[in-house]
Amino acid sequence: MPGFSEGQDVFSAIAAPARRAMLARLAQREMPMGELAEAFEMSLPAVSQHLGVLKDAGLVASRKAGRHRIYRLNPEPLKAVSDWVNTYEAFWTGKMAALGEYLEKSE
Amino acid sequence: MPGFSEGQDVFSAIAAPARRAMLARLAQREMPMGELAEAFEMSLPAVSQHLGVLKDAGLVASRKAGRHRIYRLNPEPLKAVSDWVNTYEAFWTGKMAALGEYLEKSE
DNA sequence: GAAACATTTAAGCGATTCCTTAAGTATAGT
DNA sequence: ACTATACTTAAGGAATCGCTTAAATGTTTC
Repeated sequence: MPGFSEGQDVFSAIAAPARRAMLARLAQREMPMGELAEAFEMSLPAVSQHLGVLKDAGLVASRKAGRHRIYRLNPEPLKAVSDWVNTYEAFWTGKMAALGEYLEKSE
Repeated sequence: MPGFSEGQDVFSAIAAPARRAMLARLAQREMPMGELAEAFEMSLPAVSQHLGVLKDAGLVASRKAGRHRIYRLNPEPLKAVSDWVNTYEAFWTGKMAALGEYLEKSE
């Protein structure tokens, strides 16, 4: 598969509030790094570095457009988070039996 | 206080693989810290400190039983993670309308 | 080519993280 | 009381994190 080498951990990538905010902004529309940075009170290199982390986790992709680099959301790795958290969903929906079985097998 | 106290952020709390593993183990059944620690190749204080982070995030609760302290999962804070990740679910289920159709144009 | 623009890389700094060993607190059993 | 057990807190160190400013890279326009 021509592909996605998700080098870093998606759970760590989404741990930082600033990075979640960046994902939220990119979820609305793709945009160049400079425009994305306007929403944040930090330097441009800081934003670039956060985007590097998100890219390593596979959560954003980018393409070059002139002298801009346009970033867009790539939500696929979030599936792993969704799957993980959904194994615990049974606890707050009251179906605990299924969860116990699932975790028992996957140990 | 030393060691690590994470400041109650559930996203940071679940970022560490060791802590996710501890949650998985506590999802099967409650158990004292010492028994929980058997599954991990780290010192008892390290496990205790991880549990402290999970407790600060509200993900585990404990009760005293003799000289043991029995920990149990408290999954409620994971709702926040579930809610957050579900806002992105539309992207990978192909229903992009709600969050923007800009992605269709990209690449 | 030179200058302006958009972004990345480098270097560094203080704070935090994750672990360690040592010491402290608390409970139980003899 | 003494000892063993269960766990926590303290103290500290190596590695990483999140930011900064400065320098470098690449691109468009003049």
